[in-house]
Amino acid sequence: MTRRSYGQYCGLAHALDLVGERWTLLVVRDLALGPKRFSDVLAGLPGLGTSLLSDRLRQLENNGLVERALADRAVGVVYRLTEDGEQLATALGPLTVWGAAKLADEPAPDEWRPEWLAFVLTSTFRHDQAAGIDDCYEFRLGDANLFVIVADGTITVSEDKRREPDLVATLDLPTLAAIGSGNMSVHEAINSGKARFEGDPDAGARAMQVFGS
Amino acid sequence: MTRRSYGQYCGLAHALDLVGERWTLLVVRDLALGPKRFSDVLAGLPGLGTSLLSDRLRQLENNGLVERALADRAVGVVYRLTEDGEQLATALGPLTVWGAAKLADEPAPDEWRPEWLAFVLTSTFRHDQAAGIDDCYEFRLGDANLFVIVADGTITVSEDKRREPDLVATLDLPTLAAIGSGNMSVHEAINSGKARFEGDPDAGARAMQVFGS
DNA sequence: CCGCATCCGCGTTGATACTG
DNA sequence: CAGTATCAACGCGGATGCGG
Repeated sequence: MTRRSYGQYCGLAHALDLVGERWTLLVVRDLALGPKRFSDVLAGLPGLGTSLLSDRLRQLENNGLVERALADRAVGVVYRLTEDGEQLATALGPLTVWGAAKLADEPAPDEWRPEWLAFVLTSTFRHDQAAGIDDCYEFRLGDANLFVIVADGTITVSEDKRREPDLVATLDLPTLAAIGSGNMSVHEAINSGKARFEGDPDAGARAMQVFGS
Repeated sequence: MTRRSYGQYCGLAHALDLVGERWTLLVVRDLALGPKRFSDVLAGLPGLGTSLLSDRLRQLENNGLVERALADRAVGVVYRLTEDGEQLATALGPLTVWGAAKLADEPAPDEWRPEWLAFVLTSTFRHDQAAGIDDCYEFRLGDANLFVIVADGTITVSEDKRREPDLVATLDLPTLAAIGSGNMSVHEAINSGKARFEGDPDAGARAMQVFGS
């Protein structure tokens, strides 16, 4: 009887039985942005050891949330979410947005990575508002950049400039967290000087549409 | 530097820093159904010790998610969610529904409590569809009953019969989990004999409206 | 170097006993 | 009823080692 379970016939308790252990949901979050190899997941989660990541990935695999796949361009395997895993990632959206709202009260930390903010962008993304939109938005956060590509009703977030952006937003971390969580509107951010938007004004309107501000 | 933190500037990581420890989210779930005293929360969470519950409640209080209040009818205090705590509980809805969908694959356990299913009902409840509806639905699950009262766009779940039900549904746990998670439609459940609905047909239609099947 | 297992020290948790 | 105190057992983080 190792592997503790709450043993309650409840949706939340069962979800936590499956993915409630330390690091597990952050692994899901990272894989939600795209398939990754073992060492890339590890690098994105400071403090997590190789043994534990190995355990977590196996649990996720056994529960049908993650699968191994052959890497595209190189040897080795990558881990990627299954359909069930994608649904889990989607279900984490509101919790992520809630956390981002609390986060916005706090100052930016010493160390951070742009990918950590990518997930909240996908969480506030409204699939139903994105039909027919085909844009690229660049977010400039200090010396790091995030490129958000909206196409075919889907969102992709990347640190690489795969496409010329239609809109460039310059802001700091707490402001992005506040906007992403709905705590602050884009208008407020611009008027208070906390954010600057440049580029196609129509693209700006479309961005506000799909991100629901 | 006790009290482990992920230390990532990410909505999900921050949410888990605040409420990601063992038992914490289940305490929030239980309080989401209404204010409770220490011993009632404890009784609803087998396996949780008094020390840990004490710790968790203090953490939730320090984070502004729970507050102590004077009990209505008796001496002593009750714990109840703050506005922030309510928002957290709402944000747990999709995760709860996801877990309920996975739960529906499994057989009903030996021991269970009706309140454990109450939360998934509130999670699938659509506030925006409930305007003008004033109903009571009874769910019969073996020898336990759940009474759902929909009024003024809000939902209340209770084990006590506070009101004459307009609709009585008889089904088993996995079926309720499957319906609650959207895995099974009410029509399917009825046609396959897994659920039986009796009472006002109009109330049945309204129930399906607010629970989104 | 990548993926993973094994071992160890320590913080967290679970269970019981005890107190206001 | 509402906790605190105590302690054993477990989970986690870090380091090391081993086979591709």
